[in-house]
Amino acid sequence: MSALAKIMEPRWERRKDARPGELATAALELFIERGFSATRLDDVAKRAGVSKGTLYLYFDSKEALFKSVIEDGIVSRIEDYEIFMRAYQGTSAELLRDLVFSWWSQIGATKLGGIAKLMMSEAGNFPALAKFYHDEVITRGMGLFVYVIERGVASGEFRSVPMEYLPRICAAPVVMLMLWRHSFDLCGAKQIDADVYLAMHTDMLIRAFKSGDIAGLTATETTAAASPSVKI
Amino acid sequence: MSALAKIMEPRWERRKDARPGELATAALELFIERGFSATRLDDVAKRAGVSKGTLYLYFDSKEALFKSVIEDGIVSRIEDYEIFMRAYQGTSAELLRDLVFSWWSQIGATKLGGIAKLMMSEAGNFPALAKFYHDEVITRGMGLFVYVIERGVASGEFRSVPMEYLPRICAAPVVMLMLWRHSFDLCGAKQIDADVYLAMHTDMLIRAFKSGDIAGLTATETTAAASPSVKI
DNA sequence: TATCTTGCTGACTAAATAGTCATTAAGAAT
DNA sequence: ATTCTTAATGACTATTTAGTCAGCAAGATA
Repeated sequence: MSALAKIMEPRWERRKDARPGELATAALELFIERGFSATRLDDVAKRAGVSKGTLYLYFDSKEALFKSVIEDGIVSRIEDYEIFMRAYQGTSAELLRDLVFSWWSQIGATKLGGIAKLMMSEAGNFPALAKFYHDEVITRGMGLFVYVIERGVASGEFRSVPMEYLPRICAAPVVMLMLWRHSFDLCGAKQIDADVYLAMHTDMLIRAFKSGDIAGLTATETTAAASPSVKI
Repeated sequence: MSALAKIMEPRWERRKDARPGELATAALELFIERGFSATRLDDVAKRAGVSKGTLYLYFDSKEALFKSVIEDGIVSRIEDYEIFMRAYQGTSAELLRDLVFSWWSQIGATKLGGIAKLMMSEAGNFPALAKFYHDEVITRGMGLFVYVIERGVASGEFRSVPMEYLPRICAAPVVMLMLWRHSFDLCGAKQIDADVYLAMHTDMLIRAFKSGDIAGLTATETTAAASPSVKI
């Protein structure tokens, strides 16, 4: 670029439509990395390539920006999963693996994974928003695991299991991987190979679901029966 | 208390030895609940029953307080576990269950569980401290699971498994329970019954470790061999 | 080209909070 | 009882940062 052209180009552009999205993206990145309180609005504006005044043209306050960013991030893709899963033709073991891997690639590995860490960090400061996230994302996400497990039990592929906490246990390693990416990965910890890790995890689950009688397990696990609500 | 006694009792006491601990406890609670940036030193002092000036008699700065609180919280109990485990006489399945349950009762359910959430939230703002926590707590904690698994494989109780990520997968549901207690539990989410949850988790693990050949698992899991470093 | 509308700026204000220190009084020493 | 030492105070300062707004200029309109 010539010196003249540099002088001639406008100091700023009008981009009314693009600003909110760019500001929200910048804000989300910083909120995830630093948390709500430690994020400076000047930094958000700078990262979005505008001044702080512009930020306030599109968002009423720092808190409004935060809520907007979270709520936009929760454009639930869960319905898509529910439709996909109901149409699934393969075994439940295959469905479980598909669920875990596609959840990772479409949610865990994206900015949505960062939102999980952010909400967990800020739950104490934004209880109402955390409750909303809990009900709309976590509970519905768990529902996907409920579906797979009940499907497997109903078809006889999996043994009968109590459902109260199993979905959480299935999800925990995947959620931990998300959290890890946005915390200890940032400070030099060796990065986890997601494919290997998730393959290991799903194989452990499938083994546990397919195992027969094993001596020495607790009464809870061996006697309680699932009550399938899924019709295959 | 009579009006006279009330007038007579000192407005404050000298308690040089007790102050640092009381301040650190108050600070830790607030840091866990609100995060570092959102915690006000006036609130810390108030909760510890002193003025802000007193806080600065014992800690150089807010950041020094934070580091002190974390480092004190990392008085590693892991050595005790290592000794206990090496002397263990029962099966590896029993040892695994013992490890999970005693980890929960002695670490997860205490303030140390809160530190995990705090470090995860603040990893981006205190990378050096996060690295320290990672090396001293997380890596060594994983080592406990490495020990149990290798012990079970060496004795023939567990099948041979690749070790790279299995300890993380075993720990993930326990860690998630810790994080949950300090995040979504605070905003009305139904509290998890730790005993039932952990029993379910350990049973799943033991089933997976004891399972024989299962069709349809990935090559990684079925062919890779563990290289036990533990002598039983 | 001249005019108008409005997206954008950045210096500004107000409020919050980390950090200081001269003063006070608890309680030990004499 | 008197004196002395120092733990503790709380009003203070300096700094940071959320939030404002009068003016500027991009670029649409005529």
